[in-house]
Amino acid sequence: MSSTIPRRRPTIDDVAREAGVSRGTVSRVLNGGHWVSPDSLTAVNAAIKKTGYRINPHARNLATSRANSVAFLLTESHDRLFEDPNFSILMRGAAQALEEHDIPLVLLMAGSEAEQKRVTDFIIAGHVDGVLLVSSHSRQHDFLADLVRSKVPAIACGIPLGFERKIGFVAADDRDGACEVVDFLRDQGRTRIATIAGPQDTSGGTGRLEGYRERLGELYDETIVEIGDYSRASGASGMRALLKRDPSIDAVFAANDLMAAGALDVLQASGRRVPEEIALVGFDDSPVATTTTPELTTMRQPFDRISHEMVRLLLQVIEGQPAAAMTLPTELVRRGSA
Amino acid sequence: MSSTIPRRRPTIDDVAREAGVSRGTVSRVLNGGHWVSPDSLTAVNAAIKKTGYRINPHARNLATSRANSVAFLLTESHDRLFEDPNFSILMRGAAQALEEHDIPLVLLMAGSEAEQKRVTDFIIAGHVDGVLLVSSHSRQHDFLADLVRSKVPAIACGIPLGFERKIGFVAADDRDGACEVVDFLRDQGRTRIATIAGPQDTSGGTGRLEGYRERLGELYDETIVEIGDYSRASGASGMRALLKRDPSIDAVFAANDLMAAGALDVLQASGRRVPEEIALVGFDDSPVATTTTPELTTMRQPFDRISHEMVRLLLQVIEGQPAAAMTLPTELVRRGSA
DNA sequence: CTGAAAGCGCTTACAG
DNA sequence: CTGAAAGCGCTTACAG
Repeated sequence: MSSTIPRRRPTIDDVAREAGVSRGTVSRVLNGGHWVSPDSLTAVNAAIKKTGYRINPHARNLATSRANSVAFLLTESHDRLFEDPNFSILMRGAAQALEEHDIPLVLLMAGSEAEQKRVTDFIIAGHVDGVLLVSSHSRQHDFLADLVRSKVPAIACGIPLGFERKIGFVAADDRDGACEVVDFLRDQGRTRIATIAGPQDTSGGTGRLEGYRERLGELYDETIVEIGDYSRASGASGMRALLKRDPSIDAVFAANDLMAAGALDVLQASGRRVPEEIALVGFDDSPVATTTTPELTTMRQPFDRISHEMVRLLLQVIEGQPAAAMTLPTELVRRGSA
Repeated sequence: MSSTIPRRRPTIDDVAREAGVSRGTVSRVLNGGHWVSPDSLTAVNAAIKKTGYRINPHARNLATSRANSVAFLLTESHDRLFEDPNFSILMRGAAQALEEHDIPLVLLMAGSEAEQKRVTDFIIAGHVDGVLLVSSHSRQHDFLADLVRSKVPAIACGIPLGFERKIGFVAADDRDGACEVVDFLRDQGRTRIATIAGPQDTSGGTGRLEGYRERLGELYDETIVEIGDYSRASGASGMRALLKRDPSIDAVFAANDLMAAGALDVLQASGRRVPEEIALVGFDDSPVATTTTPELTTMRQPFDRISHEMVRLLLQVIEGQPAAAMTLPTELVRRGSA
């Protein structure tokens, strides 16, 4: 095993020499082994093992003009990123789904406009083959327009308001989920159901509010509707406003668990018993839901499925297929708060 | 502006032609503009603008055999990832620091052994120039050994137990921070100070326990020491055990905020008043610290500095300098719990 | 099924 | 300061 050859990294040529074939043949076995004779296949595989060869991804990228990587693009303010575990959960799921295809996930954050410019350049430069778009408020219209113009494959999480036809997406059925929450609350005999809705430039925010409104029909009363920004703090202030405006409410639907947790804090500080006097339902089934006392009853979003489907759809778009849109059902998780 | 040339992406040759120079000169401009005459410089820059040229990263990577990207490697179980916002905070900080150098952050997760194998392969293949190592329990000894053997530049967050001399790192001064907590509590007149320590295969876990023990000296009593795993649940069960074993404790030092929050839940459920009857101090100053009632008094870890210094040190190692180690001071943040 | 050859788009000594 | 040329390590028609 002594060798006087300098210890450089083996290339495809070393493997070819070792296996006694041309480098084209080696390349073919590296890329699926089609149109390769059984003999060559074994020879090449043995040579790969013997030489310790590994594909040089840069060379391959240049030759195929593919990056073989995908970006997870967060266009959310930095604070919300850490407050809300949904992002990490989606990211984890996406990274896992991609791992099966040996595709690394590149994290891109574009909270500010300067960052958006930089990210656009980065994507246009061809650093990634596709983009997983997370949390696009519609105020980022220009940014999304740039993305669409660049023709980079992209799939959004939630409906990309204003780009429904241009960008594929995977969304939970927000509207239907909200309807179910209302039904659930009414079945319990609740008659005065308030809501703390999410940001209205977000599909989850509008969808859940629409479902709530639609299902309440005649009973819908905008004086017991508050709009939050999905943060715990906004849930608390929304709850305070609601309580002041109408002390008779006997149920609250918060558009996410974080706001529900904030609302719960206020409810308890004000001495209301949950769920006896006021029922509280959140949305997401995020980790916070089980840290409160009582734990939160909530509409579960299938985050794992969402991230996996996003990856699947993105890979399809990268392969050249037209972008698809997908809506996934939510599911009520009963716990202590309602 | 009419052109019959097919709309392919401009290369360095297009720029060279447009500027009337060789492509070597264009390349020099692209790489800092050294050894380029002012005239050429202007001509090239104009040509770049006119053609809309962008560097093809894949070609550059192949030519320089550099990936121009860095990995954020999480070797933590998936659950803890979302429960504990520290990881996201570090990741955000690292991504930001890297952005200034136009270096993308690649997210790598290696919770299971299978994942570790895959990640090792990925790194050895040369996909990234360096690795930011986050949360390495020492039970991942083999994995780290592989990493060291591969000679990939790496910087750890916290002291990489067992590899202190092999891998550079940035750590908070855990020991000193714990000492300060004890001092603070004793200055308040607390005489029976218990602790819920962190995992002992982690530098933060051992360092904070050592500081606590050292400062308590004669008073150190292992019957009021519980070991947790940094999760909220373990803080709660640790607190229950402590209370049962010694109802007379009047202060608790939890090795992180999440465990402190769990301990607080138990304390309040058992009717103890915090901080009147029992003082409670956490560690981290993470977002949870301000979601409890009372809010947590805690030792702040300078996560932003930590992530930025990690990036700085990693970049140095990538440049060929020897790996440095760095310890950053912590700071007490007084809030309601002590 | 296989090999020779061109090509992907840069960088970097080297000679001048 | 500049250009011509070699090289980075793959992939992919093409001809056989």
